[in-house]
Amino acid sequence: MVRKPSMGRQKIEIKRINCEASRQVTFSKRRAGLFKKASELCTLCGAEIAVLVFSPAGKVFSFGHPGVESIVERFLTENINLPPEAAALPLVDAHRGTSVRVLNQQYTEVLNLLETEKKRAETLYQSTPEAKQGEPWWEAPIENMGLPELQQLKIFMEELKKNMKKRIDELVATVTFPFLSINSMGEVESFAAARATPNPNNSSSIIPYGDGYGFSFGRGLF
Amino acid sequence: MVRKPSMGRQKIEIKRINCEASRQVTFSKRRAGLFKKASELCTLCGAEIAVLVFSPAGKVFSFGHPGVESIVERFLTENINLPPEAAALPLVDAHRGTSVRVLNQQYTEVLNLLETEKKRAETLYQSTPEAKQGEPWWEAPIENMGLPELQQLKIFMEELKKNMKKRIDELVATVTFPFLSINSMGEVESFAAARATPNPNNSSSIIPYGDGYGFSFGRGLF
DNA sequence: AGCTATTAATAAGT
DNA sequence: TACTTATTAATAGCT
Repeated sequence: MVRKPSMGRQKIEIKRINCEASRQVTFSKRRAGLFKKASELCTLCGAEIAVLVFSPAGKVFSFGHPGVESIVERFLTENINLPPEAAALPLVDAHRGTSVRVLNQQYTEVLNLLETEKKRAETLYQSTPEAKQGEPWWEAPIENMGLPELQQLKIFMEELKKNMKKRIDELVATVTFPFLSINSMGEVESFAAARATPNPNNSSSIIPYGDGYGFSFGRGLF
Repeated sequence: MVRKPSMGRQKIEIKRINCEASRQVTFSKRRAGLFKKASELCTLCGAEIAVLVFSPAGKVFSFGHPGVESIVERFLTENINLPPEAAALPLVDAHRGTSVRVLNQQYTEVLNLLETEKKRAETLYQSTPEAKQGEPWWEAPIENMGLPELQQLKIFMEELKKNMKKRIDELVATVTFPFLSINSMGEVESFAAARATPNPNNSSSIIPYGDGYGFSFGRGLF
C-alpha cells in the first residue's frame, strides 16, 4: 500500500476566506467545533450557554443549553434593564459603581465593531463605487465633504438625536422598575432574574426596548 | 539548569469538574477559547455570531459580532416569522439601494462608536466656551446650532474619527483577539441575581454533546 | 498570570 | 459530505 502523503493541517491567516467552497466547508467544520466547545463548557463547568450563528446567506444555526430560547430570554430579561444603568457616565454620574460586567460587555462590543470597521476599510478599499476611498461617508474628513454629504450628515445626526431622545425617555421609565435595585456596591440586583416568566407568545414582547438595539446613552450626554 | 518537566496537557473526561478552583480556571480559559473560536468563524466565513454565557454563579459573558443585541434581536425576529423590516429603522434615504440589514448594522456600529467616544465628547464639551448649564450642545436641534456649535460638532466628528482609527491601529498592531482584554479592565463584580435555578450541581446527567442540547438549523443553504 | 507536554481541532487532500 | 493525516491550536496540570 502506498501511503497517503497529506499536507496535513496548514496554518491559515484569520481573514475572510475568498474561495467560496473552502469558506463553506470551513464554516461547517468550525461551526460544529464551536458548538462542541460550547457544550463541553456547559458540561465541565455547569455553565448555561446559547450560541446563535447566522451564515452569510442568512441561515440560522443555534446551540443552547439548557435551551436556546431560555438562555436568550434570560439574557434579554437582564439586559433590558441593565444598559440604562450602565449608560451613566462616571463624570456626571452618581451611579459610579455601575455593573462592571455590563461595561465589559459594551466594551467588548465596541472592540468587535472596531475590528469590523478595520475589515471594512480593507475590503472596501478596492471596491469603491463612489469617489471616496472606500470609507463610510461619515468617516471621511468633514473638510472634504460636499454639500450633499453635509446634508447627509445633518440628516443622520438628526436621526441619531431623535433615537437617542427616545432612548432617554425609555431610560427614565425603566429606572423606576420596582424589581431592580442598586446595592451599596453599585451593582444591579435583579429580582426579576428569577425566571418565572415563560416564553412570551406575543410578538410585542419580542422587542425588548425601543428599536431593539443595545445602544445605551448616558443621561449626561446626548 | 534543571528542566521543568510539566505533565503537560492531560486528557480529561467531559463531565462536571468537581474541584471548585479547577472549574473556575477551566471556565475562564475555555470561555476565552470559545469567544476566540466564534470571532474566528466570523472573520473567516463572514458569519454573524452571538454567544451568551451564564456562569454557574449567574454572571453573564457575551460575545457578539457585529453586536450581541443585534444578533439576538435578529434571532428572535426571524424565529417568530416576522419580516426583518419590522425592526428596521427608517434611515436616510440616500442609502436607498442598500439592504435594510446592512443599514441597521452600520447604524448600530456608528452609534456604538459614538458611545465609545463619549468621554472624549465630554472633554470637548468642557472646552466649549458657550457651554450652557442645561443641555449639552449636541442635544439641541441642528437647525438651532450656531457657528460655534457647528464647529464643535465638526471637532467632535473629527476627534471621533481620529480616535477610532487610532484604536483600530492598536488592534491591528496588537493581538488579533482583543476580546480577552476585557478581563484586564477589571472584571471584578458579583452579580447578585436571585435565581431559582432548578439545576443542582449533580454531575450524574452527563449529556454527550448532541443529545440533550438544543440544536436548531434553519432552512435554506449554508 | 506564565509555562510545556499533550490532546484536540482542523486544513488539505481523497 | 465523510474520512484521513499532518500540523497547528487549545489547554490541563503546575508554578
